[in-house]
Amino acid sequence: MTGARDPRSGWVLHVDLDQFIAAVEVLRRPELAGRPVVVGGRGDPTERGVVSTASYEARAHGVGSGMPLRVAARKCPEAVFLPVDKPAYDAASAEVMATLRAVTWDGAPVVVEVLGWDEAFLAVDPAAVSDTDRGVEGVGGGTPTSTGPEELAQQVRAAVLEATGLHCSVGIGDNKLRAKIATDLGKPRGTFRLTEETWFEVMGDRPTDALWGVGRRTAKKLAELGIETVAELAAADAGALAAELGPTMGPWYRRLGRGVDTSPVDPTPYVPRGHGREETFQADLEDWAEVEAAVRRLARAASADIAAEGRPAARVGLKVRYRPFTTVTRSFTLPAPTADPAALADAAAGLLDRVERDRPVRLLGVRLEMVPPADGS
DNA sequence: TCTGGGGTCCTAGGACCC
DNA sequence: TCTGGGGTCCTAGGACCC
Repeated sequence: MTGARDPRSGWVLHVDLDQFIAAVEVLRRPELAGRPVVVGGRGDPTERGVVSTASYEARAHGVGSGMPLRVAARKCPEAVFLPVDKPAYDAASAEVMATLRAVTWDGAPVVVEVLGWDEAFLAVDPAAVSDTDRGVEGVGGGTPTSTGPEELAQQVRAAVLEATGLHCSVGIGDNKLRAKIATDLGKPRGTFRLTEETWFEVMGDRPTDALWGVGRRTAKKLAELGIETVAELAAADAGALAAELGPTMGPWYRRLGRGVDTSPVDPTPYVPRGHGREETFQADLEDWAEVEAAVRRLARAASADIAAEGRPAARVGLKVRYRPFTTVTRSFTLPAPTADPAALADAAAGLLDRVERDRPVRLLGVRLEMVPPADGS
């Protein structure tokens, strides 16, 4: 960094709550502290459903997110199983984010970009440091800056704990990608710094799916190209990646391998594009009258969700998952946007005419995509 | 290990238009 | 009548994330 540049402005912090959902449950039931806690589905481990979050005590038995509840119960029979309580996590999340937005860095406000219930990026507000950034203040002219990113991270963790009783970890990076990956390396209740200088030393030998944006499928595709590690991805032939993964995604993966990310921390409030409701049935549906009734019920629930946004739906989607696990989707653009629940239920039910009805149905889903919000509202 | 529910974004082919 | 080259919209599916 140059001498005139504000030393705060190159840093991104990524804040991630530790075992967030399980921690919220333990907060309101202190007797569960120290016990294996598994939150998922309706809290009944004999039902269809998966683990949303397991406490560290449950993870020690091999229980992890995404695992079927029945498997979790087999691995850890003594665990306490609890149902997912969305309103409770919404409330806890709002407290956390409010705490983060109140953070200041040597007096300068921060911008906060929320990523789901339990994660956020944080950076010094560029507007607050733009003068010193341009060197206008000159040496000694601005607010003396003494707090480094590690100290700020400690302040953030203390503030969140004080305000909510929840522990978190903080990743420090020179961009969002590196901060996000750093957080995992600091867990639990810790801080880790990952920058351009240390990127390959820390990440080079790790598998490609350690990157944020590379999942199981892409890692496998890359492995078929002889690319197993982050360092290999960074050094991969750009043309081959583009040919194999697409002109947009190929180069993007290569940038991921190098830890490159130029996206800013964006505090713009999240505006949903749509809302959907889906349900996996405890017993597969075989009666088509029941299937249609369920689609109409899901459509009405999704209609209520978009009504709360105050925007009509422009497009309706239907998802059908058959036994054993084959999924098809159908969708169509409405002749004119509407928020009328009866019309949307009819539209969703109408899509059923475009799928086969010869197999038991495991899951149904209805998704409504809204028109974009009007300008200036 | 029999696989939730809520989302987002990208790709690719066909329709359709100029 | 053997036939170009965009541009945009629609649709289905895939991949990823929390």
